[in-house]
Amino acid sequence: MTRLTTAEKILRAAHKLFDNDGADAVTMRRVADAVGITPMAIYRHFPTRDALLKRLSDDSFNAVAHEWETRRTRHRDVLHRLMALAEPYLDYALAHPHLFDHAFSVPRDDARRFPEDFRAGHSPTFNVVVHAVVEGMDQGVLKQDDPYDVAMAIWAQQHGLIALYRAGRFSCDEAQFRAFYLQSLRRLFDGIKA
Amino acid sequence: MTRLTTAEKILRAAHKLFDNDGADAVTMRRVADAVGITPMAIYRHFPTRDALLKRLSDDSFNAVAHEWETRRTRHRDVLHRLMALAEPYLDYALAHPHLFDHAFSVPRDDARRFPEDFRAGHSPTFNVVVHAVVEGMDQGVLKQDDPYDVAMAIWAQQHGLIALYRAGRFSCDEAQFRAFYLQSLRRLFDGIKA
DNA sequence: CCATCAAGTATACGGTGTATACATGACTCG
DNA sequence: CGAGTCATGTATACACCGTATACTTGATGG
Repeated sequence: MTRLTTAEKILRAAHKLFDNDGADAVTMRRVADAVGITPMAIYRHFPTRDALLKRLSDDSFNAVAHEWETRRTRHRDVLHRLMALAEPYLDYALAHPHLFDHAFSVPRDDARRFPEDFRAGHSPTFNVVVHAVVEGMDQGVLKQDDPYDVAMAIWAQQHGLIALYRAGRFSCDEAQFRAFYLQSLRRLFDGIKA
Repeated sequence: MTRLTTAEKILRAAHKLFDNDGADAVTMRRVADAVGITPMAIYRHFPTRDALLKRLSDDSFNAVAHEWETRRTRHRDVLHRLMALAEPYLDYALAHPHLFDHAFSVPRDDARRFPEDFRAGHSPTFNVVVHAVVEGMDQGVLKQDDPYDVAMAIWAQQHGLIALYRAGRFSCDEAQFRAFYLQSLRRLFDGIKA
């Protein structure tokens, strides 16, 4: 049982509330109660509630990014690798839906923006996908095209399905949704035209 | 200048606040001020604030659905028709981003859910896309596949791009985003594999 | 004429984020 | 040792929120 600083206790308590019941459940008073301090004490460690939430969603973002990086080199076959890269995103969305929403479905001032930030290589996570796409084009497995545009289309397919799932537009369970998610990605690969 | 009932005045004032500054800006006190009544008077016409917001988002949903229906029969060519069907969704998202968010990116108890509600034909809007897809498959323009799954993949591609745009992940202007949106849809049609 | 009832008002309660002022205890330095 | 400094916490208060409750008012119809 390592000693925790107050800031860490605040983060853990807030994370738990956020993960269980979403951003609205993260009130200064509830977090303070969970830590055992008064609400105003939180302000010694975080300037505003938004800053606290932002820190939580940064941590979430980094957790996905880290998992993404670890899958960077697996699967020499490009198509398999792209499919494998699609999984951590879904995994995180299913495991931590509220945190996912805040990390990827809400405007954040420091978010990389398409196209220039991505083309400039500022997004470590996007780079991984782009690299796989470029390699696929070089190998002749993928059509010649703008790799950044293609990577964005892949991301959009993933994000769209998850966003609709999060918005309650799917009735099926997680396993069935996962299958549909991967199948839809394959449709993007293969096209739907005859 | 037609006479408006109080309920209509409330809806218009709330709509304006929602459209301009999002759901959070729609407070009972602000709406009441705009109408010229006290906050509690709103409760004579809407049981709760959520019911008022739901009504606004229902109206938004119906506006999109109506526009969607009008494009049902245009473009005998199936691929052109599917592209045309993609536009009202984007049009509404760009014209009324906050209302779009509430109508399509938030859980609603009466939302049709994939797959059974859509397969049962309960969604007039989704039906239009499915019909085009079925026709495309019959004509041999589209691959033989499950038309509902394919329609869902199309919707996800559209929704994903718009959700990422709404989340501030694009730096380009509306015209450029529109071009990218349509181009990405074409990638789904054609596939990205060589 | 008076009862009824829809529509609106006034007030209050518990919730929120947070500004402001104060307390306390540890640490440093003369 | 004693005094000042500073990080860390508390206590109180304010403006805002949704809305429960009780009251007022004006029109309508028997």
